[in-house]
Amino acid sequence: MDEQPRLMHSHGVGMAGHPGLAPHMQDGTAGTDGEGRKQDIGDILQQIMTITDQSLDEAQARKHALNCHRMKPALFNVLCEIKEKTVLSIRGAQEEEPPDPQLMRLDNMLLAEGVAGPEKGGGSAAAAAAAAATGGIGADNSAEHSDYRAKLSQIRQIYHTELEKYEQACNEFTTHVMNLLREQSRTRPISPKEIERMVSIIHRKFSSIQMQLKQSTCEAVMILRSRFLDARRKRRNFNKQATEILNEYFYSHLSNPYPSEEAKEELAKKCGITVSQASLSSPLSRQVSNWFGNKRIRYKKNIGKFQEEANMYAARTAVSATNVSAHGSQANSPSTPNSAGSAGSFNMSNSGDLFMSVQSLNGDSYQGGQVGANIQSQVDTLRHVISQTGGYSDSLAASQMYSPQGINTNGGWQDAPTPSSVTSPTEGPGSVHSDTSN
DNA sequence: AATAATGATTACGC
DNA sequence: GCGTAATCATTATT
Repeated sequence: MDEQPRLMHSHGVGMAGHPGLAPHMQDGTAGTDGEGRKQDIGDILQQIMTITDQSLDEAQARKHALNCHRMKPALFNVLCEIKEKTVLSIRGAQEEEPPDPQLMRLDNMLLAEGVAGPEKGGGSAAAAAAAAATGGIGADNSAEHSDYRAKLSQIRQIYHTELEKYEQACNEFTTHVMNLLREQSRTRPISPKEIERMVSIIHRKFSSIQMQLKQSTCEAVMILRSRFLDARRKRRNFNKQATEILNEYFYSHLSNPYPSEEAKEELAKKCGITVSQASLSSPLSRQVSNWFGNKRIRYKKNIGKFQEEANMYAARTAVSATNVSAHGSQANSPSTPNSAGSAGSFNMSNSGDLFMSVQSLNGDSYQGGQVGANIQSQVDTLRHVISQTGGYSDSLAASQMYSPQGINTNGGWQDAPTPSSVTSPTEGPGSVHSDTSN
């Protein structure tokens, strides 16, 4: 390091062309005779052999000398330029990558879930917001909520530490490589552009690792959410009043228990299904739909089991109907629209069971073939019962009225030919709202 | 603790 | 999108 004079000297020689090499390169062109070549080769070998003989200091000195040569920068510049024009330009085309949509999606989700957001305060707030938005977890189960939040923040913490680790590693590696390249740029032509490129490559690699981290984090969050927010896991039974209302509607529309969207909303409102029971994935109206879906299928599956219930509700609606009509000062109401619908027909796949159940419950023996034709008589019976009892009808009478019919064995609730039934069930005050709110 | 009841979800067809 | 049928997972009941 300190022998400047010697360096100067040696580098002068070196740059002029290798002492032995340059000459014969020029000489042995035409290949005059093998003699000269042989000697050249010998020369080279000799030189190679002597390289190892050189002391380390000497080698370093030479290197340094080369580095300091005044022509060197220019030469390297040219070489770099050439390199740029060849290899780099070929690869340069695919250089700029558009921001990976997948990564963007993950980022967005993490942000939305409050995992990637700002530190604690905002993060948990975001988490709460996300939870509230998605699950609508009411105030009643705050314990679960906090549990959820705790787990989420755990995930969040892991995510952040991992991310930091990766970032750090990336930086370390990048600086290392950069140093290396910079150092090498003294001995071989490396343009700053190339270094830049290398850095970007490294970053890309690391970002793909980060994406994996984000991916798995997202998965974890999703699992957490599905565990905590899945309504199925935290289902609450409807309260008594709600089921009454629903049942009432169901049995008074037995012929066609498919409430319209409006009716559903009305029912949902009436049932007062609490907010805690409604989730975003299954809003109130959907709960009603679920209920009716379940009810229909379960009723159909086993009518016998529901017979009593049917009777009960039928009787009730019958009573209410009479009350209404009595109020209207019309003793013998002509059409009894409300309950007429309930005598409707629906089709079942297992008609045998149905028939049996009807038989056993009624004590009346119906002929299978003519069951479908009994609607009118049932309506009559209903009317009769209403006018006669005027109050609680016995289960027997009711069961007669509400035993299902119209066995078509093709499954499904075919709309019955019931004449005037499509009106609302419990007429009461103002069933015709036609509000169209929302 | 078994078992029934029940609300919600899923798969599939229309 | 809605309906059915099957199924799941929880809650109520025995």
